[in-house]
Amino acid sequence: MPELPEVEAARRGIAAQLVGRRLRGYQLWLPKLIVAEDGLTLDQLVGSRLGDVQRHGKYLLLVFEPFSAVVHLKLAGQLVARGESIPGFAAGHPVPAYDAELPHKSTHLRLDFEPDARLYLTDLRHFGRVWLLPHQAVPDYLAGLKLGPDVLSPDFTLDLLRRRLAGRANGRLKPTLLDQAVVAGLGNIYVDESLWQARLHPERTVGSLSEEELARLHAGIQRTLAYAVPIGGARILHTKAQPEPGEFPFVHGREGLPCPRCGSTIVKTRVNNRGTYTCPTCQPAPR
DNA sequence: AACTACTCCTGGAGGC
DNA sequence: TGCCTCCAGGAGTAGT
Repeated sequence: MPELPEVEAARRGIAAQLVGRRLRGYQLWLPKLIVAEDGLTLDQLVGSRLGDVQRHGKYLLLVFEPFSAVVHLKLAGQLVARGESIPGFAAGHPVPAYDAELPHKSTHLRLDFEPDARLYLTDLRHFGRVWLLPHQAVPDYLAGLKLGPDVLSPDFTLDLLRRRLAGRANGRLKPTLLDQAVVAGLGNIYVDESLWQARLHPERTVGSLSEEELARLHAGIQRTLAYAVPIGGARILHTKAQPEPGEFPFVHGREGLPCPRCGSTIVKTRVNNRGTYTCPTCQPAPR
């Protein structure tokens, strides 16, 4: 997804509006969306209750009574819930628009919960997947993903970040932070925002950071999440406009516009072949 | 360890 | 309107 804030928005929406409800049925338009082991099928979930929803980095875990489903929205997945009996929510990639009529040509799965709640999974790039797993297989599956600590966890302290970066002194900041095995949850946008917050260039090496800079990096990640998570993320892209007064400043997607902090012109480069936005003044390039 | 290239796909945006 | 190119919020694999 969509990165941590968007996945967390989905988790919260599902937890508040769908957990505890029984699945009445479903419609699947893109069969390859579902990856099942041991002969599991969505048919076997019909009539069972959604017992819990969890998030691990950018992975979502739906715990039904018979077995579980792991959801990853990859680059362009979106989850939208609607129904007369629920307020509804939308999370994930904001294109197509959250309020688009559903289903549409990029809608691949609809889960029908009692009495009338519908959860739509949309993914215009077809990269997202839903894995069906027996309950007992879930711990091994999650362990196999080798995810680092979740950046939203209270355990994600400065000291933990320091330990996660240990041994990666030669790695550049952006690729290292994008590696979900180091820390889980950050993606291309929120890494850019965190590094801008911390006034660190994405191509600085981990080992070049002073203790003070490391603390800034940790604080920058925290500050970015503290803004993005409550609003469900997704808002800080697809706008070229300058931030409104009082709005959280951001740089991703704002090439050629003034840095919200110093007014220098935001530049776009490529780091690891990912579009990367920085302020040349606030984030001085290494040598 | 760390980097690059390539892969899975479609559609939105912008140039002409 | 159409055609073209570029680009994209992830992550696995293979090769150097």
